[in-house]
Amino acid sequence: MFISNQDIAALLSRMAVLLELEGANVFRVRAYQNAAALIDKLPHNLADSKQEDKALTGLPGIGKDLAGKINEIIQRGSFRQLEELEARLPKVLLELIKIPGLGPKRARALWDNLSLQTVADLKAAAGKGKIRGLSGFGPKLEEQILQGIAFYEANPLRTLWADAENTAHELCSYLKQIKTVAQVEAAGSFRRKKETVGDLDILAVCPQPELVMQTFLRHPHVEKVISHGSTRSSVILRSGLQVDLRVVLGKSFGAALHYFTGSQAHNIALRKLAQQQNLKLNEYGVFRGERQLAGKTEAEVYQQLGLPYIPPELREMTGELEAAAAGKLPDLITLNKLRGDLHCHTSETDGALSLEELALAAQDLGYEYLGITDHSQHVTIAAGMDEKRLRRQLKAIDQVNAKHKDIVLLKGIEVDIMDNGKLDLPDSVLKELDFTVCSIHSKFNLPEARQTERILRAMDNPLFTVFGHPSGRLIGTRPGYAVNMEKIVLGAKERGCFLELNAHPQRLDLTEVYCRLAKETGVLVAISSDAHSRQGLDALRYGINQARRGWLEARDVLNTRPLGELRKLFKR
DNA sequence: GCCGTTTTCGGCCCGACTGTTTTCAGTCG
Repeated sequence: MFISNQDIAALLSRMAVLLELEGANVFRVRAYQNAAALIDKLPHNLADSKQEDKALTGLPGIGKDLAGKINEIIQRGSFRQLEELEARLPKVLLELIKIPGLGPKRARALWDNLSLQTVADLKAAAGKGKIRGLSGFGPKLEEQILQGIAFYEANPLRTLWADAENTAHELCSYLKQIKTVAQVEAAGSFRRKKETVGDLDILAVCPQPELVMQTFLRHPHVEKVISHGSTRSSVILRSGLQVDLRVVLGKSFGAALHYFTGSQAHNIALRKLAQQQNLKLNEYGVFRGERQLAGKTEAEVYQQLGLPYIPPELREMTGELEAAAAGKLPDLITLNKLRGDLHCHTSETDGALSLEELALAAQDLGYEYLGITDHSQHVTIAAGMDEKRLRRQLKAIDQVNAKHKDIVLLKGIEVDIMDNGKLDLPDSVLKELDFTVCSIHSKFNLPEARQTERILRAMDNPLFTVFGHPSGRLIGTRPGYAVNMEKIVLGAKERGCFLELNAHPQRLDLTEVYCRLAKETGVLVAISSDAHSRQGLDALRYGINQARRGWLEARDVLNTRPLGELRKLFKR
């Protein structure tokens, strides 16, 4: 039985939910939540290296008790208390708390009083007016529950960051039109550049909060107002996305931006840090007693607490506070540090642009080089190239390179890794290329050990340069194949290969956890667009978002290197 | 359930908004 860190995290997280439903101490619940969040982000598989309790209790927030439970999960896939709790509590409660407006207390009260089996039962009860009579409930809550169920049934998925960005820009520029609005910024997980966002948090500075609120609620995309106060309102847009707006005064902007950006765990830790210094941190500022010491800017807030500014992408409680205190925060990579792109497709296979059109587009973007990597023959659905067509393309590349001196096209290919670990084209032709991107497009369902072995065998070939979209996942659509990424990162280090961070907004493949592991291991990451069109080239900035969340600096990234150095690195 | 340069017990971040209440609990972020 293979237990991933994500499996362990999911079980601990489930325990937290069940304990909440039981009315357990909130701090006990939080202990499970914290442990789950921590383990979810660990790069090393806990199940792989047989963990002594001692090693586990070395992790912050994991004591003797949790260590024991984690070991039990690793050994047998679950733990006794969880199973007992699951047996005791009905499954429907777990569904009920997914309905907005229903937390553990209300869910429990409804279940106790209405003998519910399903969410549909609750809907029926609400429809018949059976909820309003219950103690603590009234007609408005009954209506709220009905609407919550409708929202629950619509089952809105988390929104891709790239999609949320459009909405964020639209709403921010809309609010900026108000003359007295000095600043508007989208905060939350959006500002932390998470792969997906659950809702959008927008912060505005204005001395007339009511005016901002009224304008916001009148936006044509607002479908429903959930709450509306003098400094804070929540709405649901027609797209299904929830947006929270908060209005503050300029002197609190930094503190509010910090609070609204999160993550929640980072906020909690920082507020604790403030307490230790006899200070109070809230969304209005840093205070000693009644006196505000900081709050206008985020930098000021951190400074008051004795820390350097921590970029939003790092605020996930994965060591950023320790790094900040030690003056060891990374100098995160920015888009302008990239000198080129190492993964794109032309109309020779499934791209939209010809070789020359793509070259000109890259030249317009100011790139020094562009790696041409069309598909290999095995990907028939994308019209993958055989040896003959590839050789023809190489000649075409020579011609474009001769004609356009401001951009260098690199000869590459996205070559399939076959299920036996061989590459899809013979070495004799791959040898003529500058580099290869080697990817998996078939046999996703091999067991972990075989999938990992397949990739390592492929990497044994000295013509293997970059491992393309390493997990194969599509966010929200398809999980990745089972692969031991630790072994892959190590394997790449030993063989002189590189890992791709595929920047397509639905891939973002490597995850931040393995970006960081690659960095620590000393494996360079190629941030590549996988463009199939002119617009596709712009995806690099999404890759930069992800790379920053993975603590990557310019020196950790392959395509920040000038062409000459790049060519040397390609030679293994 | 975790944790400790005041602590091995008694704390654990802090505030806005809503609805049901007559002063506060629940939810959310």
